[in-house]
Amino acid sequence: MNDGTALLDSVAAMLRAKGERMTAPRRAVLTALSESAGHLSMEEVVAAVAEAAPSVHRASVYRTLVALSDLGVVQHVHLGHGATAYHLTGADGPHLHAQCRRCGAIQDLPNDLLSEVARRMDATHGFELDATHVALSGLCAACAASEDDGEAAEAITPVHRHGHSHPHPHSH
Amino acid sequence: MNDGTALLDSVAAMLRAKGERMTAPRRAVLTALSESAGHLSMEEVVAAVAEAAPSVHRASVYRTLVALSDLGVVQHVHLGHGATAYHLTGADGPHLHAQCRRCGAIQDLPNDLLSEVARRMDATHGFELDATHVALSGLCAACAASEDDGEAAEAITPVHRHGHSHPHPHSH
DNA sequence: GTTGTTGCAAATTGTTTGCACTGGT
DNA sequence: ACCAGTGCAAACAATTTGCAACAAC
Repeated sequence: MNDGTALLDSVAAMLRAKGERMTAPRRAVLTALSESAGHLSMEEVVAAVAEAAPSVHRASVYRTLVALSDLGVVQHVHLGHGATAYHLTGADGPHLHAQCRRCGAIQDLPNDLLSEVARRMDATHGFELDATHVALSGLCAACAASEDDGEAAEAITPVHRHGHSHPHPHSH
Repeated sequence: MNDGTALLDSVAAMLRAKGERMTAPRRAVLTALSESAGHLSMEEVVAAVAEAAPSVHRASVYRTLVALSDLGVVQHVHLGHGATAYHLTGADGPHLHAQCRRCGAIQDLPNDLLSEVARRMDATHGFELDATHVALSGLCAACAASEDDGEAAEAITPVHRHGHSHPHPHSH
């Protein structure tokens, strides 16, 4: 999306600083995340990498995501149903995520949305909330509307407002 | 915890009303959840059932949790890292959950904690928040304190304040 | 040249499913 | 007696790991 080369170069520098290396699989993963500009599931990263660099093995994508997470370049968000989404850290700064339980779309939210709640939880329970690593769950506007219309939207094609997919069979 | 017999009887009635049956595995799962009075992972339910009723097969626990979920008697909460916790529905009424990312303890929270946020999300984004199905993440009081003391708590033995365990190796 | 990383295949872990049989009603 | 539900084993899916070959530095 942005200049991908700058990203690759800066990450390469960070890697070298830790005695690690910039390799083809890592470039491919970074490029995939950068181009999507959104939140990708593991499977989606694997798919994107497979398309751009077929020789890169699945296992390398797993290992790369771990390595880049350790570096701090990549972060993950836990979605409902055990799914996890990955995205570049730098992108838009820290923000919250909300996922529609029906269509799976992920929506970004300002990260001060829960600051008042966080303050209250800290005050009353001593719990230090970190809301960015888990997506809030609910119904997006579109799905809420169609649900009001008498459940008729049961079989609509999922809308991937943020380039996301979660073909989970269960109904929660 | 409460009178387990009343629970079993009422669920038996609900099952029969749907043409389904009360069986030994279902009794075992209900009893396990009832006695723990907290949130159990799949593995913990399997373990508890295995202890009380060794003849009950693992697969039946899976199927039973699905059946009881369909009945509405059991609910699940999605925790970070893909884990899922199960609990009886009736217990304390709807409530939110917060999980400590370090020790894994789950804390119940009043379910109106996010009502103001939910109102705002609905107003500004049309998103209908349902906060009870996903646990908020953060640091509990104990772990937050030890982290302030210079990271020294890195290797403490996990405290299961709520009868919970999550032996995840990753550091997030 | 050294050694971090990869591709691959096998091992592991967690969950689901087909089927004959058991047990609740 | 009927048939929902079970135990079991095999299928399946997702992720991890051991290791020899490779390539970034």
